[in-house]
Formats: sequence, structure tokens, C-alpha cells
Amino acid sequence: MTESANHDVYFVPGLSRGLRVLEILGTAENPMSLSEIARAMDLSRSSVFRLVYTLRQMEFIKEGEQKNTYTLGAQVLNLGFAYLNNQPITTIARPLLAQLRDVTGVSTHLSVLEGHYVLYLGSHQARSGFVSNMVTGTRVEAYTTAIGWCLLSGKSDAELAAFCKGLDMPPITKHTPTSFQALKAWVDQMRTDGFIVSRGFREPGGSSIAVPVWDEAGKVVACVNLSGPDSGFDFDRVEEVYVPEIKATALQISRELGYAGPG
Amino acid sequence: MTESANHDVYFVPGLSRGLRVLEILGTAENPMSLSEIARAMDLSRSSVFRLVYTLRQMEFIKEGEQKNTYTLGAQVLNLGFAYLNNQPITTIARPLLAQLRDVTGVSTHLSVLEGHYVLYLGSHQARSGFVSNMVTGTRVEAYTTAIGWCLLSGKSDAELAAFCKGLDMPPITKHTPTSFQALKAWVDQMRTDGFIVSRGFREPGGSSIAVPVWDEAGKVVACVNLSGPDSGFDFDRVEEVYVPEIKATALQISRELGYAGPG
DNA sequence: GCCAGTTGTTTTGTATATAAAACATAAAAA
DNA sequence: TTTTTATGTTTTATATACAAAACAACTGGC
Repeated sequence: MTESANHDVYFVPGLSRGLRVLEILGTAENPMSLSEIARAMDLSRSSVFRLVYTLRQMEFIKEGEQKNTYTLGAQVLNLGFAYLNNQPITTIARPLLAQLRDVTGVSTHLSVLEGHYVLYLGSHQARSGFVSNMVTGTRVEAYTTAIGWCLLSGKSDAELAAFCKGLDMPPITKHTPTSFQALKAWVDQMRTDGFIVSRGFREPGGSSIAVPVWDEAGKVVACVNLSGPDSGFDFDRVEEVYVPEIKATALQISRELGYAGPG
Repeated sequence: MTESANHDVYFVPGLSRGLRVLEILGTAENPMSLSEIARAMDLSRSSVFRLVYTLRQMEFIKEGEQKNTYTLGAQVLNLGFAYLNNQPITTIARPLLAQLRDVTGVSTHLSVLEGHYVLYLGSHQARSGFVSNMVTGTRVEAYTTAIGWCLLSGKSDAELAAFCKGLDMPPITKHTPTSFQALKAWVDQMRTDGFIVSRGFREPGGSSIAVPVWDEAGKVVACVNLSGPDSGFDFDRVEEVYVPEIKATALQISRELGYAGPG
């Protein structure tokens, strides 16, 4: 992230800086002026001028309402959705997740592991009641949620240890694992049960059920989950209805990915 | 788009090329090798090597399944959703569109005008029946759809003429306007009625109802629409139920944007 | 085995992207 | 008003990003 560390021979500063301009405009909630960007990046105005000039010509940024201010342009949306569409799993899963939502009446989500984070690729919100604030593109620290443990269940113990190495794990709730051993305990439970039910593990009052999706090599590549506020969950139905339904959906997605193993 | 035309003094080639790498990887359906990218861009391998090196360090691209191949990285998703979140209208509209979907039982969409295209910012799909393939990020030529005419209804005739200038308008269906005059006729109808009903104007068998959203300056900034296959539409209810409901939703969004004009 | 073609990587002289400084304009302060 | 401060833009000497060429590693064909 820090640019000053990148003194590699092959580094292209113009590109790196331009992308940082986009990131900064993305996190800012208001359009920024050229000088503001320059200050935020600790770069000369003349350099930022050229970056902005280039980005504007490529329509990756556009002028804000005020003159001489800039926001992200629609072009970046194209890239974002190109990314999603390049993940074949999203198009496979979309109708199946909608179906699962309709059958259960609970919000459904598809997510993958990206580095140390759970990345939500798609959601179908419940028709009524409170809806989850997890929308496509959201990121959550994997070690803090049942969905994360589900996604980690495909890793070997060695890989899991590597995953934890250098990761500091502050607790979010009293259920949060704060060490490799604690995390492994959750992951082990997931491995043996084949699913995991979270009751307020990450958000007090919020529950979810997570199940893994496998690819043709038998690897865990994604996670399907139901989630919502406790009030929207019928806990009597969890084991008999929800779990079989979500497992069936996850298996169908896995099958369409080429998974040939057991359900 | 073509790079060779950009010999401006202020242009930053490294940035422009890097973004083109992302665009190319976005449109490719398979991960690409360094050499493939170089050929697609008509650039030396050594230059692409440096671009790829930089993009990889910034996690804007990542290695594909095969070695020495690359795909878009999750970082571009961040940018895409940062763009969406920077559009305050999306967060305002989301719950209202979901509500409208529930009331009418038909898929609802929010869209804006981006250049000559209608850009879909958000959708809530119908619970049953066929669902529209319009998902967030989709683009459609504005002149071809009722939604486009709705978004254009805020422009003056002069602006509309400028919009048409240099735009070639091949017909998609027999309803497609192929000239400024024909387009203006549709837009005029939209202006007087305050809504527009499309029956197969763009897609045979597909219908939609579109209504504009205004901002605090009274400008048309977005369009709310219901759409679905004819089979899912109850045409008897259009004028009495659908139109009032969608108008109410659009007005509420407009109000939350600060619009103070008449409904 | 050999050879030819293709790939990713490294080197290097030179064209050029760059940041400081100068400039122009506008807004704020005195 | 004049002065000061901040902003976007242009210039320019210099540091450096670049493309060609050379290289190493791999591939497929014979």
C-alpha cells in the first residue's frame, strides 16, 4: 500500500498513483478537488494534475457538481462487474440463491475468501422483516464470522496456521476466536458437521447458517449462507428445514461447478 | 479509447495502459498470459511485464488458475462499489424499490443516464416468474428503451438534439426511434404523461413502466421502472395500480433528494 | 537427440515523464 | 482598496520510465 516502499525496478509509478487516486476518491464521501487529492496522496499538484487529466480522459473519473472537483466515473463500475462476471460461480448461483430465499423466507448470500476477508459476491434479501446490510462487495474479517470458518474449513491445518500467522485477532464478540487454537476449534466443528449455525457470533441478535461449496477438484471455493435477525429465524426449523435446504442449494451449485464428490 | 491519439503533454501513459490492461482482462472470459495481453494491446512484452507487475502488487489483478495467467483482482470490486456508494441515490432508493417490488410483485429497477447509455444502479427482482436480466452495472443504449426516453425527458430540445448529434441509431425493434424527430416524439409523450408504458418496445414480450426521479434542483437524475415479461404484467392494473404506486415511490425518492416541486 | 518458436525476465541507451518552480487567476483577509 | 493565501495550469531541467535487444527457460515438432 505505502508507495515509498516500492522502489522496485519494474514498478510503474504513474499507474500506481493513478489507482491510488481512484481509491482515495472511492473512500471519500464527497467529490475532491485536485489540491485535496494532492494533499491526501502527499504528492505535488502538478503530478496529480496529470493523473487527473489522464483519468478524466479515460472516464474513470468525472467532474463533481462543483467545478474543479472529481468523483469516480461509471467506468470503474464496468471493471467491478467484469470481475463479478468473470467469477462463473456468481451466474451459476444467482437463481439458486433466489430460490433458496423464496423457500426459506430468509436472506441468502454467496461469499468467497479473499485474503483474510470474506467477500460477498451476491445476496438475495428477505422479502420482509429486517434485511441484512451485507451487500455485494462487502468485506468482513474471516476469523470473526461463521461464514469465514466455513470458508476456512477447506484448508489443511498447516494452511490454517499460515493463515493465522501475523494476523492479529481482536475479539468482536465473546465468541470470536482470538488464537489459532480457538479458530481451529470452530473450523473443526464445521468440518465434522458440514454446516455451522451462528447465533450472535458476530453480531448480537443476528444469526446465520453457513454451508460450503466445492469445485470440481473438491476444494471449498465459496460459502452459501442464510442470515437474518434472530426474530426472523425459526430456530425449531433449523435442523429439519433450513439445513437440508441450504445444503441442497450448495450441492447443486457445487455440481454445476463440476463437483463429483458426495453430498 | 484509442491510445495513439493521446499525445497530449499531460498524458500519463503508464496509467492509461494499466487501466487498459484491466479493461482487457475484464472483457476476456479467461485468464490471460502476459504475451496475450501484450498482443491485445499491441505493446511490447517488456512494457506489459512492468504494468502487470505493478497491478499485481496493488492486487488489482491476481494470478489465474494456470501459472503465468492473470485475472481481475477483488480490488476492482472495491472501486465499483465505492462508485455505487458514492451515488447517494442508491442507498436512498434501495428500501423503497424493495417495497415497490413487494407491493406490485414485479421487478423494480433504478437507473441513470451515463453518456448515451442507461446505467442500471440497482434492481429488486420479482419473487416469482421470469426475472429480468437487467442487473446492476448493465448498460443499454438510451435511445432504444422507454427508460432511456424517461431519463431524456429532463433535457431541453436543444440538449436532446445535441444528444442525437453524431449518434447512429439503428433500430432494435419496429418501435425504435431512428431519428431525432422520432426520439423527440417519444420523449414528448413522456413529458406530457409523466410516465411511459413500454410493451415490447425494446424486447418482444417484455414490458415496463418508467417514471422519472428529480433532484432538489428539479432536474431528472434517475428513473424508477417496473419491468417483466408480459405474462407477469396485469395490464388492467397498469393505470390504476402500477402507475400510482411507481409514481409514489419515485416521488418519495425525489423528496429525499430534496426535490420540492409538485408530484 | 536437435532445432525453431514462444514464453517470462533482465539489461541498457535514450526518449520522456516528472516535480520544482514560475505563472495566472481567484478567493479571502486586512 | 491592497495584500495574502490558495488554487489550477504551464514551463523546463533532470531523473527515470521505456522499448529494443539480449537472455534464459520452456515447449512442441521432427
